[in-house]
Amino acid sequence: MIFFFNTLAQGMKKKYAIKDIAEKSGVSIGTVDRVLHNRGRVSKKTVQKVKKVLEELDYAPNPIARSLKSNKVYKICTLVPDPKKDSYWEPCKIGMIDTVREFKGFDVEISLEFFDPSKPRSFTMAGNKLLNENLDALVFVPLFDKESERLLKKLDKKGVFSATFNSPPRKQVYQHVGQDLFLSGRVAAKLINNLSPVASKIAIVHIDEAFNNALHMQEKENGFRDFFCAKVDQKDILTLTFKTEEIAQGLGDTLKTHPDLDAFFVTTSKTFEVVKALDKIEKKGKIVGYDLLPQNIECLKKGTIEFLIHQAPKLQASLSLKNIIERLMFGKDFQSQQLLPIEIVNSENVKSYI
Amino acid sequence: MIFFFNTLAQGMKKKYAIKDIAEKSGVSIGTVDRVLHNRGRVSKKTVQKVKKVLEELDYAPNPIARSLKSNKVYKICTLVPDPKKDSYWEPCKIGMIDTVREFKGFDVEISLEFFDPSKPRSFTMAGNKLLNENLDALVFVPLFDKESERLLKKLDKKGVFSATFNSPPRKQVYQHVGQDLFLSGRVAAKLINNLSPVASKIAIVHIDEAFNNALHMQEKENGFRDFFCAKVDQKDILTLTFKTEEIAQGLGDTLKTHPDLDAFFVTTSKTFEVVKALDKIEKKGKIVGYDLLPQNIECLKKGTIEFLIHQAPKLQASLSLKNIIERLMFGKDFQSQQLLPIEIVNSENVKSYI
DNA sequence: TATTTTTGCGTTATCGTACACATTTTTTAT
DNA sequence: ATAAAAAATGTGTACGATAACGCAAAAATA
Repeated sequence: MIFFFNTLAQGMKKKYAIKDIAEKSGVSIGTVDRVLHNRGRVSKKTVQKVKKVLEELDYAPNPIARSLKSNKVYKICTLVPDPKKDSYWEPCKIGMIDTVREFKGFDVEISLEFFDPSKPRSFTMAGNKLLNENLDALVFVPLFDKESERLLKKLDKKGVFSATFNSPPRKQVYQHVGQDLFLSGRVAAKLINNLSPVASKIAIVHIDEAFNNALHMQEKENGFRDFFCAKVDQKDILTLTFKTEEIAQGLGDTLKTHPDLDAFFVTTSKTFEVVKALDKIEKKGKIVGYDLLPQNIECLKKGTIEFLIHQAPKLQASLSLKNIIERLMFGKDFQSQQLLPIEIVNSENVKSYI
Repeated sequence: MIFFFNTLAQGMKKKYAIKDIAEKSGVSIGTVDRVLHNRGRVSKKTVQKVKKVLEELDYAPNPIARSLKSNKVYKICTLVPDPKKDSYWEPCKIGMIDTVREFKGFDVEISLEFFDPSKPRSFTMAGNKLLNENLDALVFVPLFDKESERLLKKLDKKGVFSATFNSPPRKQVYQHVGQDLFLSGRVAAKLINNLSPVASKIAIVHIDEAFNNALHMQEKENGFRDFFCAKVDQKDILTLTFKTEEIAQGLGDTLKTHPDLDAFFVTTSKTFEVVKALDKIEKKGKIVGYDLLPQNIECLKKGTIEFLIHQAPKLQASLSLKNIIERLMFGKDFQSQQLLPIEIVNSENVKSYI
């Protein structure tokens, strides 16, 4: 009942080094190296001979030795929204710092740069500055569409690796870590449907302060409506867009014309603001929202929010940084699109997240 | 608004090598190395001198160079239940294989060994065999209490690293990856409470074929009852224990005396068997269970299971193996107890898990 | 005092890769 | 045929940590 398996080719075969390849093909290690890296200066006949042996022995260069020799200190920067401006980004910063710590001792030098999530210009300016810093890689949140695309183009021209996460990028990057937002809308819909199967009226609430992120929220709405399309009259699903300070007023007005409104899907991490607003106008309703902000968690525990969907900003951040580091240092390969599971959080399992 | 941070001590300081330490303290690298490893043969005066410089420059050996020099091929084995006997363990095997692939090219040689989850003896025998294989580390599932503890003791004596996952170990090991089972019971309770707030009667269903795993399931039950302790008369929560082939019969009998039974918490991955049984005796009920087996997923999509709690066997497996490898190869440190979040899965977000 | 033992410390080879430089072989031009 | 140029290949060293080896000086023993 044993199943043998190892990192070498079949079974217990010796692990081959360049030296072995050289011996077996009757040339020097220098020649093998030139073949390996296509550095020319080798006759066609020899190239063939060496390549054949390479294949036969299933040679793979030792990433450890390579990284030691290169002795390059990789410069990586992360560009993410400032948690001071929007606390949603706090875990993201923590994820970055954790990863930096994890790679202490390795030849990477990582700096964290922040931009104001309400000011596209602050993103562009930071990005431009970083372009002149001879980075090997930049990991960033493509919060603003046009600006991000411009940055990506410039990075590409300079040969800087780029990785994005959280907001979906328009253009192909080396790697993107994120979530399926449409599906995440459907998940919210299913949860609300569970809570009150004979739904009266439901509101999708967008809280949009900076007029960015619009696509993000639209995708969620599409998913949400998609779930209900066969089950409920679409007219019974309202779409409301408020700025934070307008929520109470806006909800109050809406409830006057739709008194049977009793379920809310809030598409941003500001879910707790809707709780506050409802409380202010003394109404009740089932709420499903996003993200494990401290304020949201409190509402969850109190029972004023039923479910939160966890977008795992910390995991997304650390994963995208880690991938880039391992790619640079060890040549590890990753799929360019990595969709993380959509995690449902209630008052109980929230404890396992903190 | 820049926040600088790197892997070195404060700021941009040069990265020091053994050579630098030697120069700065006026001795040879050999001496420094002896100090570093307490290999003796250095005068007390010199030790002090070198240690001071070491501390001043915040020296940390380069893990890459170290691993290159040692050139040791680490032998690691995993000992997990055979997926052929219980398909719950299929993802666990996949997680192992994924991790092996990830470390192809590195100096680790990993073999996978399986035991029959219904036969403690098969676990013990496999364990004993592995003890004679000069392993550097063993990663295993401590399914059986006494047998696992015995194995742990022997491993410890031999100086073999051990890591466990999935089932909670009795004794301290180097590392354990798992879930909080008590909390996971509470999560299930909350979900059922959501589905039918005015609960009539609820059954906790244990499906226990091999008479192992008893603690596992008991913890879940405790958590479940704990959640309801203030809300519901404990007498309205039944505990039922069946073998697979008895489920239909047993449930039928129970429903005769408790016709108002309409919610079921199944504490194992065999949740779909309860669905089958209920179908057979033509009863309906809300079901919450465990694990993303193909059969369970199908029920989830059909709506015959409301929620599944995901124990992430694949992640647990790959994480524990990965941790051990990185510990052996790079000296990375990990917390000895790693509790993974308890993930709630419904018909929608299940798509993001597969 | 002579001899052995111990202690303290420096030198050097090694791991596998990469690349500059030296050397040999082949080709081309005279 | 011979010199020069070009192409092909070999050699040596560095990267950083480790540990065996060796040599001197100091300490212990005869």
